[in-house]
Amino acid sequence: MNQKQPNTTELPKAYSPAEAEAKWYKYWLEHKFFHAEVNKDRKPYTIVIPPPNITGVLHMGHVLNNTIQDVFIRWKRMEGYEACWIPGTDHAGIATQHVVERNLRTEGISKNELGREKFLERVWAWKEQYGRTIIKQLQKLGASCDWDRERFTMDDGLSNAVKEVFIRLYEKDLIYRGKYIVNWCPKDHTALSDDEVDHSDENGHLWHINYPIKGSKKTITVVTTRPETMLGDTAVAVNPNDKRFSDLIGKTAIIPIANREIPIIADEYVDPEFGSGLVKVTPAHDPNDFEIGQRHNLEQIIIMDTSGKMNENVPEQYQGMDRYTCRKTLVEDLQKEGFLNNISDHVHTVGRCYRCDTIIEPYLSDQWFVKMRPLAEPALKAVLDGHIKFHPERWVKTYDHWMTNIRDWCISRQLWWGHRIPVYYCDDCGHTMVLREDPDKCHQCNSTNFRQDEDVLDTWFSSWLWPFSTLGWPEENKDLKYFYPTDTLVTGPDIIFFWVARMIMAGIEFREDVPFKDVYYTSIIRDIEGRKMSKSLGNSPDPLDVIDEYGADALRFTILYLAPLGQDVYYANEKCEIGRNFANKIWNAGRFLLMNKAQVDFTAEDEQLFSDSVDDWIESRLHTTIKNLTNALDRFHVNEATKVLYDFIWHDFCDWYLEMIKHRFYESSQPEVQRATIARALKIYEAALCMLHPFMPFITEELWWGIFERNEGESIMVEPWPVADDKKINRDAERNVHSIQNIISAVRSIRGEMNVPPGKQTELHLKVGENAQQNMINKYSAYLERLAKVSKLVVGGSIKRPSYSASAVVNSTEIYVPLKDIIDIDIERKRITKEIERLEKASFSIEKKLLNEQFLSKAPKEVVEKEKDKLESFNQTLEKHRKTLKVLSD
RNA sequence: GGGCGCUUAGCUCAGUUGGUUCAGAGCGCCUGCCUUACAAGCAGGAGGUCGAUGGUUCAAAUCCGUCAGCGCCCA
Repeated sequence: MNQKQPNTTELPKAYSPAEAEAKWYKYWLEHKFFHAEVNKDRKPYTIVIPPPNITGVLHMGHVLNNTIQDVFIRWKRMEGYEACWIPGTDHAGIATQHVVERNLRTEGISKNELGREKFLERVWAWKEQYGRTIIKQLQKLGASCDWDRERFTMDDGLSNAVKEVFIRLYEKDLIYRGKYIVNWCPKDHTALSDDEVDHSDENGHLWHINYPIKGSKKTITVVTTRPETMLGDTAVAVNPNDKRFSDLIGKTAIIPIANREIPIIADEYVDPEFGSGLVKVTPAHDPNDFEIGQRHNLEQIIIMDTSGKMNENVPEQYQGMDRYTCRKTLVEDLQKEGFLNNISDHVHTVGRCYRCDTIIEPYLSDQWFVKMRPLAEPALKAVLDGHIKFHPERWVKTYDHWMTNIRDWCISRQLWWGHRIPVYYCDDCGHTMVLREDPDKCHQCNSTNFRQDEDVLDTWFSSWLWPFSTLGWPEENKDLKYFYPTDTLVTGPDIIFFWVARMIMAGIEFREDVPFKDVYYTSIIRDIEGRKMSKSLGNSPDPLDVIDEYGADALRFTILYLAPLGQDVYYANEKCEIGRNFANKIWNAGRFLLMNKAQVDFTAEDEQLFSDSVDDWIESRLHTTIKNLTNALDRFHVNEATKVLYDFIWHDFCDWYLEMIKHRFYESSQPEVQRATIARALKIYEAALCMLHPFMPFITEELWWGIFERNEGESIMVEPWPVADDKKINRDAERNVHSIQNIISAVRSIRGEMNVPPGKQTELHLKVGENAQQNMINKYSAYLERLAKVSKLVVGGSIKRPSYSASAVVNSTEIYVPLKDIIDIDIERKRITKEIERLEKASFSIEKKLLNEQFLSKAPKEVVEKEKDKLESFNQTLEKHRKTLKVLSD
């Protein structure tokens, strides 16, 4: 017995989301509707999720991003594709290590006390316990991911892929180790890639410091934003073209306090306009100075340890000081000794760690790098040639710019949590081995005295393989062959370099094919004041609270409705009323149909028994909607798609169609009309539910079962996607119904402005211009009578304006509503005058056009004809209004 | 400094290739309604020189130049 079939004639008055959401998600899982398998009879459609961090909790950005993916997946699934949405999580090196370290600290343990191995056990334990929080939250949202395929970047398979890629690139000479200035986070004790540093302008100072010249009484003044680095200076530089200082080149300067001698050199890099035109050069602590140092073979003196504390290379009194304490003390000392010339305010760019906000220290250290240029070239070409399309397209420019100026990628991180670099060093002979398996002895000297590189790889070094590592690569299996390349990637433009660009490179390098065909860049969600949502501002709503309050469907629909392609979204929870109200509307339309359905005995075929223009019109609107909706989705205009659906369901279907067919139920005594009407209305409603399903999966499933007879194992989510039929698009019906609608609106407007009591019916006299119009109106008089509250309808070609009537003109039809005792002649006169003024303005501008020789000779014939027709129509209408106004004024 | 984007009703935004009674929607506001699906609703109404300026064109919210304001990215 199938208990899910509707056994009542009524739905509850309001939809209760929580209950339906839990019920249907469970049902979908039980029936494996989300699961995809290699299926030769279907085309695959694949999306890989941007793997959220295991430390992550769902925020509004995820909601938007994943709802869009779910819309695409559910839509394609209904279109008959083997739709596969691969979910998973990212191990998030720094973030995860942070969290676990913090937990340890509350127990009074440091990670070093614990040791690497034990520490990693703790991280894994933490991951097991909390790592799927966000996955469970995504399920609340309704995400139809293939959970059987869930992956984690540290899974064996994916780790294997990482190792394989490292080795292949190393063997191709695309990975190298080198001393380099990296962005060093003294708090996290790791190097960061360029993209992991957030730059911003901050208020600081310029310190003007006097350096004595050796063998001279003279001093020179150098200008710096970071005085403490002078302890690591190995030169002073001037621009070779700067005549002021040409006599200094080749001389020797002495660093104050440290009393170390350094050469004065000439380098093009120096900007003579900046400061004094003399700069100190600290190759080990500044990227530009590093390059100068390379050019002039300068010594590189590292003056800090990995925590940003001054080391043994600085004078004793500063050793062990934090870099900023040292700055303060050093400046005081300079002042005391008379070396400080001046301090001025200065705004300069400061780089901060994107994880912990600590100011980055440029730091010379041994790191591993990937040579990017050979990888970037084909990846750029793939996008420029259109093998991968960006939506919106403008991001191509950003991508192009970055790829053209790409720099090598620093991939080593001084962390414990992550993929260990598969490199081994022999302590006896110094041999370096890059291996898939742990060695048992040195391959050169057979020593067993070797150690693995301490560092791990950047988390993105596993993420960039995600589109194929999740499918089992490097193993060539059937899943990989079938589902790769994936189809659509949905992600934020903020990680276009971190992730998108690198995935494209990896796909082409290791799979010889792009990883996806389309990239959809989502909006950034801001709060109602336009600020980015952030934890520290506390302006980031918890999506789960929103789901509790409004329902998952309401949240999904609202966020899509608010998010135009490529624009930021200003979000506030109250906006979810859009989605909630819409859900309520759909729900109640369903209630209405169900109530009437129970009164009528019918079959689906009964639709054939009766139809008129109103039915043809709604069919026409339906098929236009299917067309526009599918087209919007094809073009990745998800936001437009929601509007198309909203307008059709709310306005066409509920406001007009359901209102128009009510009289057939309430006033018609013809059973076949009722049977045809309910059959057709249900059919259209069902199509609307199907179209809406990818956007609002829960309520559509609930109604699909609540209103129609269904069997266990069925689901709206595997129903066929509606197909537009051009033959159903009916211009005549649309014209007729628009005509009727316009008349109804005109009468309602009169009633509103004249304050006709809502219950009161009025007569309606229509003077028509042509017979066809008269026949049409007569045929549809019942709609007019009901929706315009007409007690008596008089239609004819020679109708006279009844006295005490308000009037309007719709197309060529004159509308008179007799309102004896109600009409306010003043108001009526104002109404008509206003209308005349509007028409005169429009008419005047067309006349001007038509008097313009240029327009007549250069504009296309149709446009000119159209303008002439418009003018004709305006003038006729004007004439009618003027006549009326004259009568009113008499 | 280089690049990108935005500016349309009180607010948030649509407006596809220039021409449809092109100036629209939702929210908010005003008026009237608990009309047998829905007050989370229905009907009606007010409200904008489409940021400024110059140009292209028979015709510009729409295409181009300049400027202003706001925002983002890169250096």
